[in-house]
Amino acid sequence: MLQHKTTIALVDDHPIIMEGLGKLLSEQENIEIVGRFTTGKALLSFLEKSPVHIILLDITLPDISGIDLCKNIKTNFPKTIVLALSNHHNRSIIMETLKNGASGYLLKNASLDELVHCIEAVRKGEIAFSQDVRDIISSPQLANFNQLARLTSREKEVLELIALGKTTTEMAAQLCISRFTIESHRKNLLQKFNAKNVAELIRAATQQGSL
Amino acid sequence: MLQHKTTIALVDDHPIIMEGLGKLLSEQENIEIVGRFTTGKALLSFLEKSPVHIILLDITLPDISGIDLCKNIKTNFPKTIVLALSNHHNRSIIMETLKNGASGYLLKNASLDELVHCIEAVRKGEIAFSQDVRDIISSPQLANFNQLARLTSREKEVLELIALGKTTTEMAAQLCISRFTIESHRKNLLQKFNAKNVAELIRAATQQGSL
DNA sequence: TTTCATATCACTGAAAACAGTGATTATTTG
DNA sequence: CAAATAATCACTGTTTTCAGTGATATGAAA
Repeated sequence: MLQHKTTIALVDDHPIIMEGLGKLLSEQENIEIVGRFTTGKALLSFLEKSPVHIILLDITLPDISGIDLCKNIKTNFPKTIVLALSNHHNRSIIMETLKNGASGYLLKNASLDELVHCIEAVRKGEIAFSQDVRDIISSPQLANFNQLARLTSREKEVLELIALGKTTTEMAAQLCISRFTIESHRKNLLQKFNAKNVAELIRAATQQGSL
Repeated sequence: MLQHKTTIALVDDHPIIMEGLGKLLSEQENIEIVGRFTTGKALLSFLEKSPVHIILLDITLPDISGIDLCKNIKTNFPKTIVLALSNHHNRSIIMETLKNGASGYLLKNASLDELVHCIEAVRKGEIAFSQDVRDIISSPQLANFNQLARLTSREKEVLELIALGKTTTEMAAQLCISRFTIESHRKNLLQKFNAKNVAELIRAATQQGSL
């Protein structure tokens, strides 16, 4: 049976969680931790050489967004199973993660049992969630179809300046473009985040992790 | 030596972190985990009976704010050393925590070495921080004396409505008060958060945990 | 008891945001 | 190549915010 252990790679930038998780999972029979990475880059170059069964992936990483990383993994190593492990209890982020190929989503407040159970489930090809995540997904929740806003680089730039309290005129000066252009970006941002003023915008953006 | 082990209680609502942390620290000689709690309440009733040397305390808890809990611990069990362990890399929260009696502050992205080192340090009566926290504390950071804004209940109410995208007029209608009153609260909020418009306000409020 | 904090209300004028409409030019992608 | 996306610019008119400068009433704390 030893050669049939499930191999797992951990990706998280919190050493304590990583170590703790490693210790906990190592105690499980038929699980073997074969790699620990704090950046997406490091993981990808590892995967080139050594395939693994499951990747336990934190969504918040220093270099890449975990969501993008997930997509990347699934296009380059389609057989690899990605199980997201994150603090974001936001419906749209969960959905986006799944859309990009993750086989499951766990909140970091999941119990060890849930964790192990989910690992076993995804290993069998199932889709698995921790209880809290199931609740979020199945919540009637305003039936709002609220997708993750995908922003262009310019929009991100403007969004950040707005969050810093800059006015349209100030931004126009700083970016050396017309104030009308900034107004356009503003309008697009409001629309993408389905907000009717900056207050809602900033709130939505922070909640979705865009800020 | 066995009877001189440092006794530690863990308070965190993330089982994975808790378990992981427990495992990691148990491996250390002269450290003994004597309690694990997911709520402040549970910890306090435990302390009544069994004193511990050090409490590793998460600032974000389900029932009480870790900051308040810290204050509580220090008034009722002054000899107990509190070491904060949190995700908040916000200067004002760190300061507030220290002001309430914590002997140290660690970010959850601290390394195991840092963790152990800090535990040893606070055990000796020192004040200890992880590297990132030291950076934050000693950052010239605009020299802004940025304290945690203390809001009145009415201000909190207004702040939340602002965050929901309500306009001054809408809020006035909803709360059945004059729009001028709302404007007052608005002005006070901007001042307390040292913001010059709602964008900055919402951002500051979310960062400080007021939203 | 006298401050201090809170909550309330009032007005004005300037600045900023927002809605609505529309256009041009690259670049990317199916 | 055609279509979609991104980035740019332009104008108008309405609504909202914000700064500045007040006042009043109440209850709590020093």
